[in-house]
Amino acid sequence: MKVSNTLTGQKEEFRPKGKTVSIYVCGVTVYDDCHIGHAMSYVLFDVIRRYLEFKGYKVKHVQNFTDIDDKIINRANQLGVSSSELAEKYIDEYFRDMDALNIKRVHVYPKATEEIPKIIEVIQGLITKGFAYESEGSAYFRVKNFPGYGKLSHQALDDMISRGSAEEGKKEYPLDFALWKAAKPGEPFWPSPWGQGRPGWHIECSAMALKYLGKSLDIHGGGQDLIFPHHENELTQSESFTGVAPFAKYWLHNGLLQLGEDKMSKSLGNLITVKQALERYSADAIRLFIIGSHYRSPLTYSEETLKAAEVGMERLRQATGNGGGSGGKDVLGSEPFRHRFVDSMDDDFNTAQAVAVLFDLAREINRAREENYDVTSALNTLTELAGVLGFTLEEPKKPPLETGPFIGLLSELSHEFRRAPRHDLKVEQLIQLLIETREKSRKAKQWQLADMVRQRLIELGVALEDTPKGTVWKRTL
RNA sequence: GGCGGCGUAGCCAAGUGGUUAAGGCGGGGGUCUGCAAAACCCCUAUACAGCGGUUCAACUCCGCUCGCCGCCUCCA
Repeated sequence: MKVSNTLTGQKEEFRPKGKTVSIYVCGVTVYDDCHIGHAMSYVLFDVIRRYLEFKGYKVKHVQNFTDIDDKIINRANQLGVSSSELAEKYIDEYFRDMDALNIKRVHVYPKATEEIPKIIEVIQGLITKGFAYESEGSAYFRVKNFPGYGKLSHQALDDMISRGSAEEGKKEYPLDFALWKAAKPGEPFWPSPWGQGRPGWHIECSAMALKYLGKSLDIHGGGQDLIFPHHENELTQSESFTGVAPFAKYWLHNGLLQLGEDKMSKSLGNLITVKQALERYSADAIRLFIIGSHYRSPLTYSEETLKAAEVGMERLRQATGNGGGSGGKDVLGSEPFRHRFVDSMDDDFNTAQAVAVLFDLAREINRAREENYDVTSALNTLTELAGVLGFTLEEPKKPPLETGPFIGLLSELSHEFRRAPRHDLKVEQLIQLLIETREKSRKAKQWQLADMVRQRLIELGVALEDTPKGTVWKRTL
């Protein structure tokens, strides 16, 4: 199995340090709803986690919540709530959205505000070792003391220097970054050896990763926008504190979601939230959209592509929804598909290729089923492999149908029903009655009436399909 | 300016130094059907931004040009 590693810039053989693969993924700053760009990252790492487990690895997956920072404070002030209330609300929303996308819960979700002692311990250690210094109640990392600074983002200090910010002269060197920020009046704070304040952004991830996964982890992930400065600084702090390198063996970064010309981001305000997307498309379709291209490439959001994903997903669902045809004349084997799937995923999680295998398998199943093969085991394989990519293959949930219109239609068609309309019937039973009514018309070759029933049902959100085994119905998209 | 990436059919998107350049959507034709729908079958890139170079052979390696994007400031 090979993975692309941002640290080395190479595709490398994946050799985890032990039996359990440790993964740390940077989570969200909780001050607003998640958008599809976030979904892209978390769907990806969900697939990676699922695939590693499929391969037989044990996985320990940690993802933080940044629940204290400037944006949270500002937003909370605007809304007149406390930072922690705001953070709690959006943590709940995060879980709602990601659960809806069928993203497995990771094993530990640490929060910055609950890890202050560990954070202070790390900062204290860095100061003791001379890697950091206190200045006016804040603490900064002394970048010049870490020779490898820039090794993740592949930048040389000299090239970055002109861009650093002086930050009111509190820093020794422009590129030094904050480990601890002194509290301004009215801001939430925690006590520390340097005074009241709160952790800087990067330090929380170091502290949590070290606490929950140890000094050296297997996979560290996040969006490409985190490479610099966040991950660079995180790496710098962690290796300085522990003296152990690498802090993370494999750094995996996903490309960013674009919306039209620009990347989707909170600061640009051009975003589609996960909730908005889920109103229009099934979770499976959204996942297919994300997974349909390579994770390191940027992806552009478009309704057209999402719709294509929805239609494609429907075909996959269809293939699994039509039964196994057991007792057939021969059995359809699926091993070649499984191998292709594994080969694809082994090559730096080539999900686009893995998805293609699913479609090929679905076609083969459909074909074989028509020829009366037993496709039970192939169906199991399809469902299993789809599951590795996090597809449920379930019908998208739709709001329940109202019985009223169906009762109305039945009354229109049936004298009997008009005389004694039965309101105790479930909508499924009503639809079944309508299908039977139409069946009578068809037998009598009253095509106009039969087609009218079909048309009216479509208007009510129910599509009929006349199969050799009888008429079946399903909800329209 | 520095670092990284991209440019493949109408759209999305894999991929390979040399047999037929995946897959999805869309489109066309057909089977089935009273008609539909669904499903299935067939077709839909002599071509991979442009120009050079390396090679027996490049879309795939190298160089350059053009175009696009991300990061270098908070951001998945």
